[in-house]
Amino acid sequence: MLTNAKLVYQPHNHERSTNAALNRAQDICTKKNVRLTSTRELVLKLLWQSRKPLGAYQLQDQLAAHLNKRVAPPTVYRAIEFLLEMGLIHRIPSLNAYIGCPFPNSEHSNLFMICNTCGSVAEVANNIINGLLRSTCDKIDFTLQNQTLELFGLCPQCTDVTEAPSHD
Amino acid sequence: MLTNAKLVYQPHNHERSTNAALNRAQDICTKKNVRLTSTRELVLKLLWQSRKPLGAYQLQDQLAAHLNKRVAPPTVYRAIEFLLEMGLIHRIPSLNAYIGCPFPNSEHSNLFMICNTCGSVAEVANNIINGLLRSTCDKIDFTLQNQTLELFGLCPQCTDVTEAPSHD
DNA sequence: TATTATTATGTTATAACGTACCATTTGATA
DNA sequence: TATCAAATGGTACGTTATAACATAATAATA
Repeated sequence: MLTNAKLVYQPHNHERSTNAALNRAQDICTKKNVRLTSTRELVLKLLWQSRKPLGAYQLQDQLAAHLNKRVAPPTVYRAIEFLLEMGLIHRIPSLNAYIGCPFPNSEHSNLFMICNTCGSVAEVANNIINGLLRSTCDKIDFTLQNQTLELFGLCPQCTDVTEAPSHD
Repeated sequence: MLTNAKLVYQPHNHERSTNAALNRAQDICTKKNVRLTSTRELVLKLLWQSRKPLGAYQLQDQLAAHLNKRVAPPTVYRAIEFLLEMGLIHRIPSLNAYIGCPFPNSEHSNLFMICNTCGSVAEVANNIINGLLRSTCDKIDFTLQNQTLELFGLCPQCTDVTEAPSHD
């Protein structure tokens, strides 16, 4: 099972993991012979720096702030489209928001665990679940092409808070 | 495994299954001591009559046509909200659209199979998958509350068309 | 059955998300 | 360095969803 749960839920060197992600992204783009232009890279960076998924208009604001100039929606959406195609980010439909993909090199299941309290999102790739989904589709002759699995609930930290409320 | 795949993919008496759904809905509302008002019931009926999920503004148009008067978005969204709360319909986030729930009395998994070609949506409730999802969440201490699983691909009919294209 | 509280609806305006279209610039290649 | 494809800039608009406030219908109770 592939997951970034630890990175999401536990303290870690965030800048370092962001840089690693940007390097991976550059490699992937070089291999695919496409350009990770400055706007595209900045959008990816902003998504990685954020601990939560960002909406397109949040990205617009942050982008404008970084570039010190007005940025129109299509600029953002074009970068998003590119990064989605390259498998470097995901869209989370129920949030209308985007998030960096922690394992862009692997085939994976797009299984997200979304905290209803703090908004954090962890991603999991589980081959057993994927196999089961595929066989379920086979049973009814549905040809599976891709998927988005969104699980809502409480992350470890918010679960603890709920179970043992502090009374300060 | 609970599924409405046959109803979705095969010819059947659509009016009859719609009426059955409306009766079930009435029962559920009576039991819960809430009101299935005419607007709410009409929205539910429209969703059942449609073979595909409908967006809020499609519902608005159809509602206006049926009632012969202007209908504003909040009217539609309020009916949708009510029906969602009662478990009578689902929202499919990636489509921004709504669909009648075929088994509103059961706990179920909100697993949708969405055809990329014809737009049909079948729903499946599979306890094995649900169990596996739950245990996956347990592993990383994520408290699962609810879920939306969207599988995209080709329904049986559209798969056949693709595999054996007709050349008329 | 009149009063009151609750629930539901009507209406306007606006927020949030996303795209079509056309003009311009940049980068790679011949 | 001319050419073509890829990328960007920018305006306008389409689509989805909600906030806020007024009114009406229903239910509960005196």
